[in-house]
Amino acid sequence: MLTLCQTPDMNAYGGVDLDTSLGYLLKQASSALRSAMEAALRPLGMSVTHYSCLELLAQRPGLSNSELARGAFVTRQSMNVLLRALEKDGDVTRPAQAAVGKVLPAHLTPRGRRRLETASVAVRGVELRMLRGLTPAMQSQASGILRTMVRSLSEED
Amino acid sequence: MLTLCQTPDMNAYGGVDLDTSLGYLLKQASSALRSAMEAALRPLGMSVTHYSCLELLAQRPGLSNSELARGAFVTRQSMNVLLRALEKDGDVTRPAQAAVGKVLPAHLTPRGRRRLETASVAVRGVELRMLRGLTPAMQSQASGILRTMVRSLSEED
DNA sequence: CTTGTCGTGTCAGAAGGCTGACATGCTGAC
DNA sequence: GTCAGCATGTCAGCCTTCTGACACGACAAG
Repeated sequence: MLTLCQTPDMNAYGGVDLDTSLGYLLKQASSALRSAMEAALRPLGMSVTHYSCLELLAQRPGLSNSELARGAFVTRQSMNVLLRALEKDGDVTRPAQAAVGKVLPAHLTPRGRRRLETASVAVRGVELRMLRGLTPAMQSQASGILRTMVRSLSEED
Repeated sequence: MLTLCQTPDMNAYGGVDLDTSLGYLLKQASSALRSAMEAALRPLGMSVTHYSCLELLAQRPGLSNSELARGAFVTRQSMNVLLRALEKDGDVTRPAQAAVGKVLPAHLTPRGRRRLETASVAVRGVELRMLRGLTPAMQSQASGILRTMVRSLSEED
């Protein structure tokens, strides 16, 4: 990896080795995936967070702003502006007032569902491309490993 | 995963399943790693991109702005403003004029090396925490799988 | 009942990254 | 030699996301 410079010229610095580091590799893979998704979604005038929000709402109707934010890995504030835009575009509906507490459950409109439909095939294409070259067994291993990493990182010690 | 809503309420939508999707899992792991690194680097007044740039320069002295950008997964423009700030802080040196072409090779100053040193132990701690629970064999598998994913995604077809 | 804590939605400001664009300097094809 | 293509550094503007802060409602402990 990192075929950037022809002269490794390793000095005595013993820091995190980028060529070996799983963290760096994870960042690289994530960056590649994000780029590919952005490229696939751009023709549809949709961003990745955009799509994530719609997909979340399709599978978990009635999610609140904060829940959507956690699911899309952004802050409540960011999701709030996105949700407002989606509402303005008519892809999402939220009650004007909370039935209970302050939570405003969001739902997809038929238009939002249609837009998600087209976006979903594009994203599925990217995911398929990412997974080709991986046997089902490898995919299963990757899933377990990533889950373990997430768990370890979210433990506070 | 995604313990956000107690009512799955699965409708007939057959899109990308977030609970199974390796892409979603990858994003989640990357997000967790980034958060942990930000938390570890914040006390040092350093951002992740900040640190990435320094680490890159320590292992590959003389990298140019564009090469650093590719290595840190940001655009040339973003790396340019960061590099300028690092130069102003005295962590990085760049020649005023290019020896050949327009490429300006960057180098760490002793001060930059010291700052990297402290940041590196913090980051190494995060990576160690991420990796605990993973056998060396699993780490090796993960490395191979992630590399395969990156390769598949960067192929244009 | 009161109080403290937590989660939520939202506003305002700031920081970081990105796209678009330009001039410059290599490199290879003709 | 010339010219097209490509990569680089840099400027300008925009957009997304983040941090900080506030008020409100739910909930449990006292």
